[in-house]
Amino acid sequence: MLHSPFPQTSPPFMSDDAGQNPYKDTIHLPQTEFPMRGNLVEREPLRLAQWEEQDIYHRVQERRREAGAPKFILHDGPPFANGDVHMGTALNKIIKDLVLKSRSMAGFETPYVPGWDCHGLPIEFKVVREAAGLDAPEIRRRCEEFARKFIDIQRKSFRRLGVFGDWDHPYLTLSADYEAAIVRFFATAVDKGLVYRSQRPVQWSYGAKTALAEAEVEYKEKSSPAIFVKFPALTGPVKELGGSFVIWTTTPWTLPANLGIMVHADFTYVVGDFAHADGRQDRFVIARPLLESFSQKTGFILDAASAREFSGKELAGSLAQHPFLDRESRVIMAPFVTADTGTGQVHTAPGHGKEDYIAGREAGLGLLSPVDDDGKFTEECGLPDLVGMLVFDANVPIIKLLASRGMLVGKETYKHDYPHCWRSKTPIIFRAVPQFFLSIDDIRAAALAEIQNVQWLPPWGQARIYGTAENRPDWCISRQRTWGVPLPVFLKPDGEALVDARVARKVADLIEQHGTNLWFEKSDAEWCAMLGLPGDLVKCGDTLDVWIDSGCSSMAVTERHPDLGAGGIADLYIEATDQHRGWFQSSLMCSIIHRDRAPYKAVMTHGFVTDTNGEKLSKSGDKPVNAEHYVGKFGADIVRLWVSSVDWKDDVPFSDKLFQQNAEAYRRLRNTLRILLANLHDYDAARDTVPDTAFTLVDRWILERLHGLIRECVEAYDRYDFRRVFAAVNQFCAVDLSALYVDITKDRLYCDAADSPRRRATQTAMARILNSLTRLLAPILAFTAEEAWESAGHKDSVHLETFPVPDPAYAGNEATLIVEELLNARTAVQVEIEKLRQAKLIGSNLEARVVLLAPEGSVATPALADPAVLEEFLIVSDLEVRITPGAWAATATASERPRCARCWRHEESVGRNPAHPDLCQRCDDAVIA
RNA sequence: GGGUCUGUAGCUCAGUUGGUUAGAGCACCGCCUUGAUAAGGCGGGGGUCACAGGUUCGAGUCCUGUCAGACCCA
Repeated sequence: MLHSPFPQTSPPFMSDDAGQNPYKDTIHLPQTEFPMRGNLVEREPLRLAQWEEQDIYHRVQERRREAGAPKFILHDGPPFANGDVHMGTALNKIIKDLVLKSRSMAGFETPYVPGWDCHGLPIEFKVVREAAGLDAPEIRRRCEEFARKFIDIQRKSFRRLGVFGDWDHPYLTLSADYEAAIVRFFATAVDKGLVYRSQRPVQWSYGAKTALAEAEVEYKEKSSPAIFVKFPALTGPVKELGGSFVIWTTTPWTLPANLGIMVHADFTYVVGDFAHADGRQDRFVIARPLLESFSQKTGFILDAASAREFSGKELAGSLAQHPFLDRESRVIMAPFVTADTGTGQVHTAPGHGKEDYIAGREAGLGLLSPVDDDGKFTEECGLPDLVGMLVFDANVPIIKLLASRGMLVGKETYKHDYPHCWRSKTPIIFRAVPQFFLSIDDIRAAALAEIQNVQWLPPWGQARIYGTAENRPDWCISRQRTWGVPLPVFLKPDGEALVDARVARKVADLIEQHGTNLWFEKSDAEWCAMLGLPGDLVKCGDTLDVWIDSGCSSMAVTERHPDLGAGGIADLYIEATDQHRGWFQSSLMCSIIHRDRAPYKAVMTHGFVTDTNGEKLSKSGDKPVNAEHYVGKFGADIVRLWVSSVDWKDDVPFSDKLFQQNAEAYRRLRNTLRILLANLHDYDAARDTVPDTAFTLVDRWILERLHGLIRECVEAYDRYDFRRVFAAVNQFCAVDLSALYVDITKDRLYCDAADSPRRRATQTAMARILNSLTRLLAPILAFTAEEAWESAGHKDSVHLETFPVPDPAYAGNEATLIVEELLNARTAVQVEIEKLRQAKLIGSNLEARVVLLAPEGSVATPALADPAVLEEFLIVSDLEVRITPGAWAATATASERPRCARCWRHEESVGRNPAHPDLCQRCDDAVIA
């Protein structure tokens, strides 16, 4: 030994040896290569590479196909190829993957063809904002490049999450065959007479310069000037009394297009003298129920003595003077008028509102829409000063004009939720422009009938989509945009549209061969020539609403993809709940038109990701919402575990804390798998498996519990109730295995002779548990289950397996009833031992002497016959059992027996063999063996 | 404002056809263990079941209303 400069100090490696158990080498401690820490962030990518290399997705499909498995078709709703994958998108894809992996393990062939929605405003808007003045083909080239870039980004993220699918061959709505399918769908709709062109008010985004679909509108709070405006009567009973009609509006800029005043036929209207504190006096018409609020808001008080009453019916047909234009406004009846706000008389501009349009059309008012694509007034507005001004900027001058002419009766600021463009974030205006529509009325009944044939998950989804399908107006399918599928329509010199199914089909054929850019690159004349049309036609510049694109996926994908082969009808669609009015509905309508049937047998909706207060993530500050952030911090399996732990039917809470919590749960699951693996290190199934008759009480009990767990999990997977699986497995691992079974059987596993029957019995049970548990976890912990499966010695992927089948031999609860009774004894004993421990009289359970009072006649009584059984169960070494009337009770003191140096149990038998004076009988035998 | 939902311990969730002191896991506190050890065990504290009424012998569980949150619509 070298001379030490510190002679008093022992080398550190010596000090440890002092307390070292000399028999340590003779006990069978757990051994495994399966690491305690998952290191998911580094390890998962390696597993992904392995999966890729062996083409796991296709191998799983082939395996099922070979087995003649029935198909289960989940049709993927295409996310927009725009932006990174955030938690909501990750949630959606993982739920889909949990469904697919669990259906696959339930014995189905589950082909999954992911897709992307590539056209549309979100992308074009970004491209155009970066470079103005590009021609259409160039815009489209850049849009495609943009879309493909994000497809790659998103695909990488989805794969990283462990989602299995045909990622190398996704469906893209920009592909030529998909686009052709869309145009052919349009042709079908034309054949069925569902397409028409009409000038009517549409939701117009002046920021994006296009009409918007219902689903492209979002509601935000906005404050608007709300004004009361008088329209002096020119004819009728009000004229005879010298009074004026009064309307209330939050959009003063629509007044130049005013052509009428709606009243409700059954309302009672008061005509009388009103006086204002500032001295103004006037004679107004106000609906009776709104008198009070009118006075409150305008300051005009009715002189009750002057009041005369008329019904709406009596006022209808009167003419009134427009407040600032040389025009008459007609009083008409309409059912839309309410007594909530205003005056009971509704300013009607048929070019600027849906209800205005309907009422105006019935009354023959005509239509004015003096606003251009940019949302600015045209000359038609009749106010030269306002021409070229953004309509919202015109509110103030119009109000001033009204005031100067004495037509402004009152003014307030009104806060309301107002529709905004989802892209440009500008407020929507209603504006009448020629658009193409798809008639919903003609297919509504069929759609509503089909809704009732579909299974909705959760069930209330049916009411939601039924409501929206019942009320939705005709579908405005034209967009004044470039990045989309062209509307295959030509305009004649007189402006009339040529809408022809045969022409559309020819366009589809050409597009399928050459791509849709052909539409934009070839001139009008060239197209006319190619299609055999008169040379004086011009292409319609519009594109189709993108909701037509994705709505056609059942034709372009489900019906045509060789792996799906489902006749266009999928077993399941899964998207967030907002898609009730979005993709679920567009898909339904398109499918009805195409094949008179819904494209899905079942539809599952999940909630949105919110913070733990239930508020939208976007509302709760700027925490990271990119999935990548959490995958990079915790690993994909933790993200998957989070998804499995929450209730997808409702909004899904999300926070850092929740992730930490799930990481904790993960560790428990992982360590349970690990201890099972480690305890099986010397177990060879072929050699060491025991017959069922060799199982002891606790073995039979845990196998009964396993039976229950398998049943519960398989049933829960069948209902897509993943959190039930999560909770059941969690409970099984934390309580049944970790706290009880593994703890109880440690002594026999570690200290018995290697071949002791009860030791092999427990290993046999643990092997079964490990095998089942791994398969049950595989859909959720896709990576970790694979790792454990591999560590257990399997040569191929766990994802090729099916779910475990419950062993009918353990369907009963004989052992469970006994163990549950013994758990009462355990509680009584633990409470007593805990007192000793807190008093520092003993440390471990094995140091205690326990006297247990057992009730007579309990189901557990037979199990008490052999004290060794109960000693093992309670993990005590010095136990006396007394059968007594009454409940379980116990007393505990420090044991006075000698301690076995090997197993640490306090046993009377210690020292019987002089060769090993510090060993108990069992250990002596084991060491000799 | 209308439609569809949700509201049980700090967090995620269980709570069967209304019936004894409302459960689990995680988190928290105390103790033990160093032979699952960046693990494991034991014990403990913590909930007026959003709020207010009502039905009932009895309600987290049924009814009405209020409040809060989500999605959709106006």
